Amino acid sequence: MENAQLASLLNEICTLMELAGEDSFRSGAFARAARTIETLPDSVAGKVEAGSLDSVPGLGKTLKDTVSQLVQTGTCKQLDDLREKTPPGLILMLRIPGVGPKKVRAMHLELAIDTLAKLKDACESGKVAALKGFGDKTQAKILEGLAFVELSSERVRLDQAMAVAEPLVAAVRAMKGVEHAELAGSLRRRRETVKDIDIVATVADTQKATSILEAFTKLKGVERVVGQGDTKASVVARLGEGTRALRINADLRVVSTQAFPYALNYFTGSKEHNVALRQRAQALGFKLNEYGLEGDAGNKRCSDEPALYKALGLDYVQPELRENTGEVQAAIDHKLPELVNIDQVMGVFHNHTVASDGANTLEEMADAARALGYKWLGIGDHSQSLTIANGLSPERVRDQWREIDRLNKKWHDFRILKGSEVDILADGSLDFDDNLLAGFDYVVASVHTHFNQPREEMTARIVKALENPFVTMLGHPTGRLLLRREAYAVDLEAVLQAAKKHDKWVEINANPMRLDLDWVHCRRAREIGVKLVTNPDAHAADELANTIYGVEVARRGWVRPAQLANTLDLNGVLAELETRRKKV
DNA sequence: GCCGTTTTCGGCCCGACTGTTTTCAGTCG
Repeated sequence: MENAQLASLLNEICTLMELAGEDSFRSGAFARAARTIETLPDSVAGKVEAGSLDSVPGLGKTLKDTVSQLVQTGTCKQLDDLREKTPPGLILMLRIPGVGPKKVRAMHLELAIDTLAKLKDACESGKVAALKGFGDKTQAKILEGLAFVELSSERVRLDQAMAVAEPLVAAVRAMKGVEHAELAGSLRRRRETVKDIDIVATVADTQKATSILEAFTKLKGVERVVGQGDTKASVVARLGEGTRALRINADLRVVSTQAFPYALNYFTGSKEHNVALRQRAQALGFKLNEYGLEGDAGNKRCSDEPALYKALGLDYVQPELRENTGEVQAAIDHKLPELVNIDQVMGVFHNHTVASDGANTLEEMADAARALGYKWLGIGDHSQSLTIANGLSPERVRDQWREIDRLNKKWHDFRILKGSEVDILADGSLDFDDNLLAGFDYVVASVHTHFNQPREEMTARIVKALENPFVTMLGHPTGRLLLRREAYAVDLEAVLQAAKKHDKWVEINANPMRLDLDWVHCRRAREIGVKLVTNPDAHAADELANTIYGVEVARRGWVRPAQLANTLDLNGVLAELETRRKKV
């Protein structure tokens, strides 16, 4: 059993214990253990076998027993019992913003509500508001939240879908008779959330398609077969275990080798891009479909996708751009941008260490950054008022600076940069005074509190923060959590204009739960001339790798290498930050 | 449930906010 899987089961126990009304410190111990295990480099299953669980902090007698059982049997008595007495609907209810385990429990015990549908009925008939501790406003909020939950459950995040899709593609690729297998659909376009997984595979002999489709339906992780025909199979694939498991639809389409470029193109979409391509083909006297590009003089043979675009008189359009938002015309006019690439990222700014709420030390983060080939690494721990995240006091900031200076003596080709993720307070002032801010190499300013301010207030607050001369960039500009929390109300256009006016960078937070700024506004920022920067917001060394998700957002936003601050090399970033400091 | 010690119970990062109350519970980060 993988550590992640084990952690997921422990988290499930925690959630179920909370719903059962058990002591929060008790349930919290399971969640803490889950987090520890998630960030542990070596296998806990291996430790169980070797009898060395004692080396894992946070595991006492009970949790060691639980972990051993989970590793050995995939479940444990406690989990089985909890699952049996907890209707799955209660877990869904937890996804409603502002609803936690206590409220769910109260509604379950008092009103026998155990599904979203019953909850909706109870809200509409006013029963929820009558409960002790509830009221009209709570009831209205729950109704609002229900709509969101119902909507969001249809999609999963890119990273979650990738975790399911990549093993499936690899497995199909390894099947006998398969020549190519590629991800298609919105996953290939790297949309931030997706509805399903599309895979296109080719076989030299289409007679073999049936056996490949058959094998696909029997792959590990496939839970249910929805449909299976001669060229296509549709299944439900599962990620994770138990009540917290994620389910997503996955389609495999098998075509002949000859049809591959057309099929891949067709199934990559978007639908709107395809329509534009077909119109283009029509205008040139062709007919484009998933099997070929037919003209009066027969089929036009294309060996790959770039050849297909060329045959249509277009420059190659990268999958990330295929949203019919001007890319076809740009491809005709040879005006598509050269997109930024993950290999061009030299460093990232916004990361946390154990000093605030991260899991790894400065040195561990630096080592991980160097392993990724980065030339510099920015550390931006939280500021003092964010006590929940163990924000740094000015004294602790200075301690960290000394430690960074000490570490930086180790390398000649790599630097840790002194940064801070400073809270933008409710009135737009910053959580550290200018005196201290002046001592950082750079400052990320972010909103973490007072999410419910009116739009004008929030906009003014952020704009005011951007006016501070010591601020280098704006962190996660909208605060959204994909499928979980809407962005706070803010006039992004005004924020981007302010960023332009004051020469501030805007972050594409690369945490796959955020992807904030989104790609749409990236394009807008690019038009305005606002420089962007992507940061993994890593709270652990292995999260530095999330930078790829930010780069993909940038690509979807038509961002060129020079427009992303991460492409600056070590001398470049030092010079840039120095120039900015001198302007203050 | 874990941990540390003031060695076997009591504390567990906790402050702000909201909506509910009339002094506080629940949620969030």
